[in-house]
Amino acid sequence: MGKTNCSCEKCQLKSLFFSHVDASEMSNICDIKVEKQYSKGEIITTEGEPIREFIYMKEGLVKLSKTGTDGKDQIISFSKPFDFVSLLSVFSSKTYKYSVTAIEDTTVCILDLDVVKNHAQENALFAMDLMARISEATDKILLDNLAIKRKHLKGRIAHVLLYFSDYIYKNDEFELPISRREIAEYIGMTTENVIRTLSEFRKDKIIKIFGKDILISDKKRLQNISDFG
Amino acid sequence: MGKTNCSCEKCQLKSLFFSHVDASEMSNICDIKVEKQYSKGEIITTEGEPIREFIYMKEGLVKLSKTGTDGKDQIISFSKPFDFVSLLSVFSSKTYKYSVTAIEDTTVCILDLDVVKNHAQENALFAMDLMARISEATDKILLDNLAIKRKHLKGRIAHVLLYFSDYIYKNDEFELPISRREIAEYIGMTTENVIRTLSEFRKDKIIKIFGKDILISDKKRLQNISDFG
DNA sequence: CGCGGCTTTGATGTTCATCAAGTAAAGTGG
DNA sequence: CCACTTTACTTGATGAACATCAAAGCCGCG
Repeated sequence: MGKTNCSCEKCQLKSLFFSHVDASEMSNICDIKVEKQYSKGEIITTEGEPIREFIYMKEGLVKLSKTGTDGKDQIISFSKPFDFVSLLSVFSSKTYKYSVTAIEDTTVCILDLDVVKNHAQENALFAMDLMARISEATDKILLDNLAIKRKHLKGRIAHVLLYFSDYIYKNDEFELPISRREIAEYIGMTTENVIRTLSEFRKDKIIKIFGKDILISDKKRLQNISDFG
Repeated sequence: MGKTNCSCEKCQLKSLFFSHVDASEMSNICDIKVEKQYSKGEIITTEGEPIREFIYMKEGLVKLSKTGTDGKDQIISFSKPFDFVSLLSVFSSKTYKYSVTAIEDTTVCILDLDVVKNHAQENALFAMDLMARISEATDKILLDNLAIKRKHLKGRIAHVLLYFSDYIYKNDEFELPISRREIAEYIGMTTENVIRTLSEFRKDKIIKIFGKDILISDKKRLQNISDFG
């Protein structure tokens, strides 16, 4: 039996990779993967470049973004550990359609794309699992975008704060991993109005702000603003 | 050799289904599919209902939409022949996350979901092809949504008109398959402003309007508004 | 230390939603 | 088929939401 264990105890890709394989047939994913570290701010993949690798998030936080013809960026979504970062486009395009940038120190596992494709071709259940993960991820992005689209400025800001608090950090106090401008790029409003709204929340004692550190003091009200604003 | 021909000459699903199969192994997709007709306005699938079938568009035009908690609809995208309508969610969820409604008389081919899943499980190349189609479709939706988000009211309306003209009907004159309100639900603006903008385009001699019939008379200018508005 | 980027606040104007009111079109029941 | 109801469409007036412009403080970094 091949070794199926490596240092990555929680690796979900490993589970997917091996879950439907006869032990004797498989090569060890841990032997062929390359780990790579990125500091906050570093670009992981660039829009337009050829896709050669399959990227899997081990640690950290990244943003997916796209640059418009006018040079202005739009942030599409964020990815956290155990997401397949190169989800979008990997199986439908030869080049990246979006850029991925680390917004926290990030570790990714990199597999040669052909290895993953070959494995999927030889193992339909793995292909099915991948498909499910891709669908899930894109569904989440679409739903999130729709939710934001329904809301006004205040609701959108509340939404973003709750997103980081509830979904990413699972804590009422956290350090915003992105700038005010990036929040604006995500929700489709201007930087100034993002700042103004945060200040307003502060004045209304809904949150406390210390630079990038945010403390949500009245979550119920914030949730209310997110739901009805 | 099994029969691989049926009345659907252009069926791409059939091609996918059979492209990687040994002739002797395959069952005929044409024998197990059920064709179903929907008139303009009829609901094909409803948000929240269990997914039992794999739906493939043979003829017509549909909209994907979602109803918000406030009862207001949002239109996510449109699908035309040879799209897999149940793309989103099919492999990741037990229930539909979106509704699909015919906006033109529509014919779909319906396959039992388990049959498709089984075929994918036994045939990894088919699974890979499906994956590519799913990625492509969701990529297109995301890109379209980003493009719309970047634009103002006029740019969004121009975008929608060009979408139907260039992508759906491939003609400068066409009948709008959706109401003014539905355009509003798609671009995230109000019905009144959609109407006002269309009237303005008419006054500026960019388009001609006869009820639902639209004739684009100054495409270059419309393209310009879409690009920079 | 100075430069560029991020943040903040205020003033101003534009864009857009809302409200109102009326016409046209389309579906409904007698 | 006609009166009736509802839904779609249209235009105008008003105000709210938001973008833009301007100016200044702050912070990190070479």
